[in-house]
Amino acid sequence: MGTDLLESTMDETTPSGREMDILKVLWELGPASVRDVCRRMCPNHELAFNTVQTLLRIMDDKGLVSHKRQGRTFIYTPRYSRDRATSSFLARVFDGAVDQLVLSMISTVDPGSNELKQIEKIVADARRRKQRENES
Amino acid sequence: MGTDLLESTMDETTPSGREMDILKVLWELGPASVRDVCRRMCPNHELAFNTVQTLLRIMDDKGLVSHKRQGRTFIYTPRYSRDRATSSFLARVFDGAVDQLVLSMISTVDPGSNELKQIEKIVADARRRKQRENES
DNA sequence: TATTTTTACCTAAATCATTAGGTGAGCTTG
DNA sequence: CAAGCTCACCTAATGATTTAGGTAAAAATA
Repeated sequence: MGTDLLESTMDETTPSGREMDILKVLWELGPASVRDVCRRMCPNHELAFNTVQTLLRIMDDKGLVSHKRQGRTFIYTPRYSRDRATSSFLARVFDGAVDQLVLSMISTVDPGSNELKQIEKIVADARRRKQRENES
Repeated sequence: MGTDLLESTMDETTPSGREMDILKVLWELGPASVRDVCRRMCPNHELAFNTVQTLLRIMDDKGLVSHKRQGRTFIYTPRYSRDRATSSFLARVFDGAVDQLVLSMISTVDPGSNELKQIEKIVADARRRKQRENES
């Protein structure tokens, strides 16, 4: 407890704000071209095509996405998953304390009874799976 | 569903990596001076005193922390909470879908049965509180 | 075939993040 | 009181992020 306050999370490649916007589009669309991403993300040309293209090239360099050719056009695939974002956030903000994150989540969002019931079920299911797994 | 993919999260002031390091120290210590933060964060002078000081001044400008004088020295207080970080992350990455975050959390961390049991209890407690609250 | 559109690729500028040196004012202690 | 320390404040350099313009080649279209 209470050590390693520096460099604990600084090294890893964390997507910037815009990069996250693009990742969200790719998570939704799956493999997509620059034009696809552009259309989905900014139907009213808030960002120029070239801007999105440059962003994707940089993200490719960083390993956040990968690409394959399809004829002339590049098809980009996300390499950075939601799970990785979660894991990184959990480490960064809560030092890995899952229960703390759950508490924070509940107090922040203040979900209704039904929603809470659903969450409870998700956790219970996971626990049952885990138990079966341990019995083998 | 499926709109506003741009600017949804770009406007809000999200702490950068180093800023988060400093916030974590302030969350732990509560109101603290530059020196306090410095000592806690880098006991072996990985960062210069001035660096931490500059960071805190900038964070003050952004509203991530605030300060009051105590004699000659500034005492800084965190204004950005863990809950706010959670809320922002939830919106940014999961578009506010709590259950999705819970799922992701579980599949990423892969907690043991006991830990899962504890999480289940946290959620169950919250649900019971919620129900009592609804019956009044 | 001439024109327009689409594309990858190159370049660059503005802003923000990160780091830290220097200065002078106020305290501390010999 | 003088030498040293601590502090707020100013300044700056380096690097990352964010944005987009230009170019030339390929493809579509007129």
